[in-house]
Amino acid sequence: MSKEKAGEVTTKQRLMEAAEELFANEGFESVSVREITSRAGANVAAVNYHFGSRTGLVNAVIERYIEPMNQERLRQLTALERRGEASVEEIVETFMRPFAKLVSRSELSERLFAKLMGRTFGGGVALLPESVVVSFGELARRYRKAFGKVLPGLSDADCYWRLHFMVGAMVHTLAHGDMLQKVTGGRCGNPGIDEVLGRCIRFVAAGIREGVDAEPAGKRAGKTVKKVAAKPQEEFDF
Amino acid sequence: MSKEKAGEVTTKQRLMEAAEELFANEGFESVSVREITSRAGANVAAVNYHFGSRTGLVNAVIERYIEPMNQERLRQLTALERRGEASVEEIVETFMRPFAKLVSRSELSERLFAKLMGRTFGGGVALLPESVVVSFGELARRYRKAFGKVLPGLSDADCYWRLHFMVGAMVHTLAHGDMLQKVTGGRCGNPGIDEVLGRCIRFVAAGIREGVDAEPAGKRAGKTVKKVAAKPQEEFDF
DNA sequence: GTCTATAAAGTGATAGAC
DNA sequence: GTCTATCACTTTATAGAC
Repeated sequence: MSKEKAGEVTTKQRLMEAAEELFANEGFESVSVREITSRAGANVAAVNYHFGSRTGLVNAVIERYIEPMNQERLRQLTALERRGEASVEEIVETFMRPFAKLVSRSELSERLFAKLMGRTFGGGVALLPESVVVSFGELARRYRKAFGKVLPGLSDADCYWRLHFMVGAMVHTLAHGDMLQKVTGGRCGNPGIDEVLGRCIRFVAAGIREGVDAEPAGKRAGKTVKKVAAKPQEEFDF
Repeated sequence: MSKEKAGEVTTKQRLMEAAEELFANEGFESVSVREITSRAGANVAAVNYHFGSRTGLVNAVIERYIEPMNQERLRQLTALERRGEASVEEIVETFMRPFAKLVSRSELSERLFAKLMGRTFGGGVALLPESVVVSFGELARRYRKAFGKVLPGLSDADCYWRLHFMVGAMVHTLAHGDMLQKVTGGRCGNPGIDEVLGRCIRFVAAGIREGVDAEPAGKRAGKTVKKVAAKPQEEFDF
């Protein structure tokens, strides 16, 4: 906190970088403080000095990316809506892609960074810092609002559950891409993260649209605005 | 292995039951042998005597359900196909529902059993016993074949990735249903597992069908466009 | 099959010298 | 800020009595 020159890599940073890699590869629970300090070339006491505790480091690692990522999601979603009526695919894309923009902040490879993001949710609510839960609450409300505009026939409960399925598909894809490779013996091809996310976006968009008739004409990248009769049956605190 | 009367509950069984509950609640990695033996009312050495090691117990717990569940899936899928041409929803259902039939084998509540199933995959490939990976390999080939019949335009790679997304949506739903409750503050309603799975099935079925039924050629932004006409370019060992 | 006792190593955390 | 040394446990696993 006190001394931090320009291009200098502090111990704190090195600890976080080492932790990210280990957490991505082995999960947040199965990495010891000693493994982290050892890989970071730091002293065993460094984690407790800089982060207060092991949990403090875990939270720092998670918050470092989740917050900026969620901000980027909101930014992209708002920008998208400003350009006119958005397609379901485009909205889903603003949720799925932003993680890719954050890769550059880390020393991790894209694949490893993807695993890290996936593991963040694969661990369950118990793992997540409260701030992250709150952040996702806001995000959920915001996306519910966005989908409500495009798919007026979609109920709140339906929308939230479909968002949940979306997160599941994404998390599993990011965290366990290797599982599919192993299970299929490579018959799923070996696409990069970008293409996989593209496939996932199309899959999810179809799921979200399912059974809801009222969507503007343009399915993809279409900007034809066609307002469907308003259906304000439900009122919420958006 | 030697003495096992009719209605008697052996130590081995009690150990597995205790382990299931703890694994479901806290994950496979974060439960110690002592917690298990203590809850089972058994001696600390019992796990090593009956299962060889902690890992042996984990594998036993996983295999106890995964194998019968996958068998039930295959059974239901085959039965479904015998009745005539199946819908995508029906095929997906044979994958998602069988877990519910297995609940009765356990002392766990349906919700807890669901969590256990979800955690089994949330842990990644590394956690899974080799036999389970093999079993899922067969399952993937079988389902690919089933979907190939109903959706001839679906390529191998597309189908396998969509199956992967399906597993992700299902696993996340089963393991982390509480996450959605917390994040939305209850605005997703409080449906039982049956209804949630129903929603998930419709969501997934739409995703699997995407771009295959409706439109001959995918109109996505830039990447691979799959052909709908017969394409025997690839040959696999089905 | 079940028990105690114990091994051998690992865990997060901290006091205090530098 | 960084280090060593150490505390106070916990971990899995096992040898050997019963």
